[in-house]
Amino acid sequence: MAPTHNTLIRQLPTVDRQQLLARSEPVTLSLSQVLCEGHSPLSHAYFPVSGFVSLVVGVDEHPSLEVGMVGHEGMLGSELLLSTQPMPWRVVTQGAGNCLRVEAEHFRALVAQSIALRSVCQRYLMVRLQQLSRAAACERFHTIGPRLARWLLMSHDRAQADMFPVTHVFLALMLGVRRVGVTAAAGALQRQGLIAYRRGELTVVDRPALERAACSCYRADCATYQQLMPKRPEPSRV
Amino acid sequence: MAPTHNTLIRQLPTVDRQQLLARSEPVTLSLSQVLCEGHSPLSHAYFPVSGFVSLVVGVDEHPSLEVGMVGHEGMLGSELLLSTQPMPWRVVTQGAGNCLRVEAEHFRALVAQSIALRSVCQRYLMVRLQQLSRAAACERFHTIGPRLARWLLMSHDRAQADMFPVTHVFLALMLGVRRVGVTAAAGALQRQGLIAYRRGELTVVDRPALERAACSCYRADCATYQQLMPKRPEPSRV
DNA sequence: CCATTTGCGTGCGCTGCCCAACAGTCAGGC
DNA sequence: GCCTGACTGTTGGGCAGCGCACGCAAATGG
Repeated sequence: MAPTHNTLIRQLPTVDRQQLLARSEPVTLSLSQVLCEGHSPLSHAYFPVSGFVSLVVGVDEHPSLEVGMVGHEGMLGSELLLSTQPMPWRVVTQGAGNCLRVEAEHFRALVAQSIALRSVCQRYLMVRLQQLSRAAACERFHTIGPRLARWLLMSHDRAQADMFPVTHVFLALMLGVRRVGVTAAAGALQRQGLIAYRRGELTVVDRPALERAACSCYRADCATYQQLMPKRPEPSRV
Repeated sequence: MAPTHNTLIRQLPTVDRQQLLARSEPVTLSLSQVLCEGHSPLSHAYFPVSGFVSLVVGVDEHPSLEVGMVGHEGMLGSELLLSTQPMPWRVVTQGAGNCLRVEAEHFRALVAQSIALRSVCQRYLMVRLQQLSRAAACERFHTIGPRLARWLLMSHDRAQADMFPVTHVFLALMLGVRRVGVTAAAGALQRQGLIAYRRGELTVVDRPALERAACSCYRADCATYQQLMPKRPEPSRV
């Protein structure tokens, strides 16, 4: 998988891209690896290529709720532009694969040099703001079924495969609901023939129908991304 | 009310502050005035002095849900650093009062010149990211009562008065719940003697108890702000 | 091969909130 | 004084999701 398979890196002019690549190292993301504990600083900027990660927050006794996802369409660490302070999220790899990473201080230096890199990071931060805002409303108003469908679509986009490993318990953690709630919602999706699963291996069967089953937030997030990252408009795999 | 009553402006070195003030104009915020429609660009950066505003998102048929609040402790428009694109929120003034504003392009120019201003805006953006992330979890896990208490505390901090105008309908819109739910929760707070209200005029009676009644998100947001904006540590009025 | 672990399915009672409708109360205008 | 509009309070039915607990089936590993 070429390093330039990351959409943001591909957007850079050749010179800027090569400067970034010169400072970067390839890393393998293994499942459930923690890239950043919540409320601790981020050591590197990450540009996923084939792997992808979840941004997770916890409050009180509730350990986790996903508020964002980063795959080859994005990056982790655009926040390094803003502050040296801790990140708002725990970052967990949710799909194993490869990525590039750049040490935080090197990354800040690169951003200071490259207008293009800075612009990409800034626009991507705006995407993050938009998606976080929408996530809050989604948590408030949407029910498990549509949210589950949305989550599956987001993973499907980033996993670059129709089948990916995921358990009901894990889904429950991401969506901030009980496992039984996931069992019920996933069962419904399976009965309708949109997905299939088998002991931790989930397969997307009918993606268009899944898009219809998802809450509006999926489409809205895609639209936001396209608007702000016009050079490579498609986070969807369609 | 002196313009430097805004915490962020006060953090600036004298020279940078004066350059900012030279480009700024005083504006009066009247109740329910809309500073920015959702999904449209922001024309100015705003630094509230005595007024304060709410950041509101809507999805589908649900018209509004508050995901942030800005008063004299913050600013609206740090997002102008990131992109010329539309804002994620509708911005509505929630407390009448004064503020300073700077035309968006002037503001970008000032940010390009002043390291201090840039740093303040960047750190404040990080606060925004933190608070948005927490808001998502709060929507998911916390019930009306604690969320209402939290909202009242946030308004209390920014209104700089124990009494401020607010109706149950308005609270319902901000919290994304029905008015009936607000009536029940507010009634409980009143019976316990934490607040009093009378036809659209709400009074905070026992602030310490209100802090105990609020969900953990209030304290957490304050802590985040203090950590990232250390020069003026206190968004709380205590 | 059997025991253990891991993942999936089900049932039951409860609560927080939703939807809809209606009744009471205060303020200001004519 | 009376009417109207804005605000607050109440009631009743319904549902999504929660907590808890149990049962089963597939994989794993001596």
